[in-house]
Amino acid sequence: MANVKVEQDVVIDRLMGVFQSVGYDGASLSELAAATGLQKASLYHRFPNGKQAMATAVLDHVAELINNRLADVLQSSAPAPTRLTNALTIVHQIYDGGRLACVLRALSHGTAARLFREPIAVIFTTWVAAFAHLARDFGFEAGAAQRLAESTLIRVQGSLILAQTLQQPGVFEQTLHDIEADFLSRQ
Amino acid sequence: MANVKVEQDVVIDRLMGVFQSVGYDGASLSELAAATGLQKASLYHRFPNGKQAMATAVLDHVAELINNRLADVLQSSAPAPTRLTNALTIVHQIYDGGRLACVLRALSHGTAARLFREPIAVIFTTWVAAFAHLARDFGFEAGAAQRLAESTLIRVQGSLILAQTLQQPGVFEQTLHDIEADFLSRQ
DNA sequence: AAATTTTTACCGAACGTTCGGTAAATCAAT
DNA sequence: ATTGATTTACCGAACGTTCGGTAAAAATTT
Repeated sequence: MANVKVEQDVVIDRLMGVFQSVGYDGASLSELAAATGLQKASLYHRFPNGKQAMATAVLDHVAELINNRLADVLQSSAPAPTRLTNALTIVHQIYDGGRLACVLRALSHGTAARLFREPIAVIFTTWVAAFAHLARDFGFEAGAAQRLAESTLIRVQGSLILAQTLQQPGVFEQTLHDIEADFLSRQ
Repeated sequence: MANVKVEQDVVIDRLMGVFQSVGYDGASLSELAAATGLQKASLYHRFPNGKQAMATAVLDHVAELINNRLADVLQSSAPAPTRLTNALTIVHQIYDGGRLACVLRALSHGTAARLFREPIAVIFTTWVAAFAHLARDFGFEAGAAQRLAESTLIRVQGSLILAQTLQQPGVFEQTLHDIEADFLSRQ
């Protein structure tokens, strides 16, 4: 390969950062180029289908991240309460304690909503399934486990909105504690 | 006023619909003009500060709506459980049973995030205060009431995201029931 | 091992389109 | 005749995208 100026992993990470903070419609090619350190034309060399392909690459990266970090932790051999704590710690890290927006939500609006609804739905479903599995290990019956897992994702997403709009990261952290308590209520 | 082609209320309602479905960055003046039935220049006549003024007008409208519909119901003289049911019914109506996005969330991303964070924060705070007041009437102590009210808004926002991404409006409706149950748990 | 060809990665400059926004003319009502 | 709402026509700027071309690495041939 000829002189890779910026590693693909780094490029995708920078692209994610832009989409995360300004959304899909708000992300201009100029900004994406500046953030990656590549020219617009170079981005098109790596992503021949343009902005849409960049966002798709970001979503693939997120899906992998969910599988490798969250799902793995949730399905480890550790005791259920330990797995829960580890998973919520990862969630806390990912969103920088409520200060960072969720790139999935950022790609759920405007033009992006139609383009990426399905892959995002798959990621959400993976997320919920992983937490539902944990809930069952806590002793919840199948239906209740599914509902608690959905409620977990709902509250993470909702609390991120509130935390950022009110500029109170504590709202996010409080919600993570509430979620933990809900799981532990069956122990 | 001479020769008003479309009533201002109708214009604002149409503008809200566009922002709601495509977000702020995704809403072009062409689309806003088409939706209102006015030409771009006519919109600039009514909103000299352009798109930003249109979104501000929409937010003012939403703030009024929250105060007139939600807050009034929550502070009526009816028994607390009745007020809760009425309020949640209104929420259900506003979002068409989980099919409609929240315009406040749509205006919380991209360019809009910086422009409208504060007015949206005010609306959120009003929302939470109204439900916190109700929670106190249900017998919750001040701190718990505040947390339950925040959790209510968090879950409404979060469940709207899931319901629309998964195309399962039931997720939203289930969440409204969960919220109702949480209030009633103190009765 | 050296020379040649092919591929890869990148960039500057421009493409056509659409953006948000404006000035002047038209229309309708007082 | 004046006033205010609307429209037509238009603007510069920015948009996402494409193109022509350069330089270096990899593959192939000698």
